[in-house]
Amino acid sequence: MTATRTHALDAALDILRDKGVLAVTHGSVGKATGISRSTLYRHWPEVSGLRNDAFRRAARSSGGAPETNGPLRADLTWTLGFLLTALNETPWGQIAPQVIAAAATDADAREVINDFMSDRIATVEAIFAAAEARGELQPGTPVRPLVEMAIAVPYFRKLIAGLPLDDDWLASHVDLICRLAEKSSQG
Amino acid sequence: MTATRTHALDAALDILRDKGVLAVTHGSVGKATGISRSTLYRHWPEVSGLRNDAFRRAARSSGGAPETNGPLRADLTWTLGFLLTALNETPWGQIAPQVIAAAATDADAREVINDFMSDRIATVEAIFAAAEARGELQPGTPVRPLVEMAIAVPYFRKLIAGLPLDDDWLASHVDLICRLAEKSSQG
DNA sequence: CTGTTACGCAACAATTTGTTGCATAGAGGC
DNA sequence: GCCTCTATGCAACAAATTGTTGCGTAACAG
Repeated sequence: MTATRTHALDAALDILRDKGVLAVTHGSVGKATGISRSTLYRHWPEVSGLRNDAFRRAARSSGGAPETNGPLRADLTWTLGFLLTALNETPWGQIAPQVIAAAATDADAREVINDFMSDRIATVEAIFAAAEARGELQPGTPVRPLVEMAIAVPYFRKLIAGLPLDDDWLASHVDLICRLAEKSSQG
Repeated sequence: MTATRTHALDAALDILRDKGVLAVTHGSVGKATGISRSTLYRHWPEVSGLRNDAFRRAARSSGGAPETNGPLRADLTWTLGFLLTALNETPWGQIAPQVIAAAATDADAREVINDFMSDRIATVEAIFAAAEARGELQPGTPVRPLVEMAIAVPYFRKLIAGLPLDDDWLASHVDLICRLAEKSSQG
């Protein structure tokens, strides 16, 4: 990744956040960075490539997987806290809606978000699997629905409903998920 | 609402679905409908107005509130089934991501989605309140988190994760929500 | 019949988009 | 030092798009 490319993509992310996908063009990025349009066209012949590279850059900005060593409640609090931070404080949280919208008409954008969500789902799924291995859950408990609930609600609140995500909310959310996990185990 | 306006907005919705917000302009709508650009500019001096009116039209397309008379499981199945249909088969499901993305930079779009989600949340909240009034839930059960879970997961699956929503999935989802409601009541 | 309203058409300037040819600066090999 | 290759900037250009305006006309209500 050359300096020119990173410079361009950083600017693209700023534009994406402030004005939307709509505003990310060779022209606007050139104006913001001082890079000439011809250079930008050489790097990204199509504007969708430029946008999608910016998407990928933002997706990477939201960080990696935390350590998991139990108990379930602690692991969930840590991972979902991580998700909250990503949504609240990294570029990803601010441009995710744009990626989602682009995914409706652009296969590359769809791939970006699919890769990203697969990672997140796998991370949380591993946490439940570890809890089951430790005997915190009944063997055979279907964890996939629990995983989706754990992740879906913060995304829904932040991106769709426009509701805040804070630590108090996180605590009660984790509480609910844990109770549901126990219930699923017992029922 | 004149014939010209509805005609224009219908075309705008088609373009929105097929090509994204990006593609909805006075020019593209004019080409699609045969309506002259000057007329479209008279109706919507700014392109955001045109887009937002299309958003509102789609939001209305997803229909109204169902009857609720218990038991909780039946009401949830009915309402969430309604939501599934809306997401799978009406314009709303197809353009909601675009509205969400637009909401990040456009106050009008934010209002459209806020109004829409408030309605949906209130509908499901009323179902839980009725269940509580019938004695199906412990008095004082905090229903808001349950409501958000009930709605968030289908939205997450459809819009964000790109996963399917079918009747089998709905049944297990309702099942989980109901068990959680009981658990919340008891615990 | 007359005034009003909504619409289409044509023309226009300004901007944006995509492309190209040419010049230059820097890195690395000989 | 000299050469070559690559990345970049600059300027110019055609084409398409955007936003605006003036004019003519058809429909409709009074």
